[in-house]
Amino acid sequence: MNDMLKKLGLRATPQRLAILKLLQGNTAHPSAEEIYNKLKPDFPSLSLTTVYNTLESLAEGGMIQEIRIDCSRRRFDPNPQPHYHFLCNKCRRVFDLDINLINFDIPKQVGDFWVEGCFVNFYGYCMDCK
Amino acid sequence: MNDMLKKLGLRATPQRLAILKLLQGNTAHPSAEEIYNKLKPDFPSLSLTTVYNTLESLAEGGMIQEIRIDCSRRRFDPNPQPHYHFLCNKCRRVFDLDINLINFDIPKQVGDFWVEGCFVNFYGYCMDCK
DNA sequence: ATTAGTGCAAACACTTTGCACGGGT
DNA sequence: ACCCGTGCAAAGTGTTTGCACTAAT
Repeated sequence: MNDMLKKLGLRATPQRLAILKLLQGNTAHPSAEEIYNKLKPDFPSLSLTTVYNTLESLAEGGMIQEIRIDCSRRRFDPNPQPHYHFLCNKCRRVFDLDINLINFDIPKQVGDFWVEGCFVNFYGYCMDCK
Repeated sequence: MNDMLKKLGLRATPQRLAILKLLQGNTAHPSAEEIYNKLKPDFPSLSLTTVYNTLESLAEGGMIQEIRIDCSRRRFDPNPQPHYHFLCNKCRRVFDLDINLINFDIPKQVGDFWVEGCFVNFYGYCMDCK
């Protein structure tokens, strides 16, 4: 993890390492505040600002991705690969979806628009809420 | 428009009619605040609360749809049909996309999840910003 | 020594809530 | 007379900013 940060030109501070460690393999797509609350007990000096800064830097460096599925909060995913997400209408949790949408080619240009990418977000009810 | 409101069990107030009229054929996907600002000069007593209430009711009744593409603000579209949207990374405007994604079937169930629907949102740069 | 990074408090933008008043039905 | 709808002010939520201090290189 130390090397990852170095690669992005970021200093390896304890805060960043803690955030990275918590994110590692995490499939809960936590928000900044959730990360902060999880880390705060063991890291009393941590500030929300730092969590935001770190997530911003990591996302910018492509090490994590920001999920734009639940508009009420920014969510982050340690898996930088493009994949699909599912938002539960009831409990508001976000899950990874293990599907392939065949024949779904993203056009590079549509009319006058220069397309950089797209989000495909599913919603409904999760196993616990349906 | 009077009838539309009646059909939803909503009283035809001047505020609602003004909002409906402004929305009519509008492809700018305005936010509540944008609608409020447009209407305020000709309708000084209008309140933001009423704009929110009205948009909420109309969306609930299926007369308009809420667009979840720009997480920094709620946006509304008078076209209740499902269609694709494009968000410009620079000017933050939202456009309708006139494309059909063939062979894109939404699965009703994925793993343990009960899928109600999905959003497909494109982003990039618009004609003015690219 | 330099400068990136941190943490606090305050500011922010958008949205929601509580509530008294007013106007259709 | 009822009660839906309005508009104000205040509260709420998640995020961002300014800035002095701290610590990594």
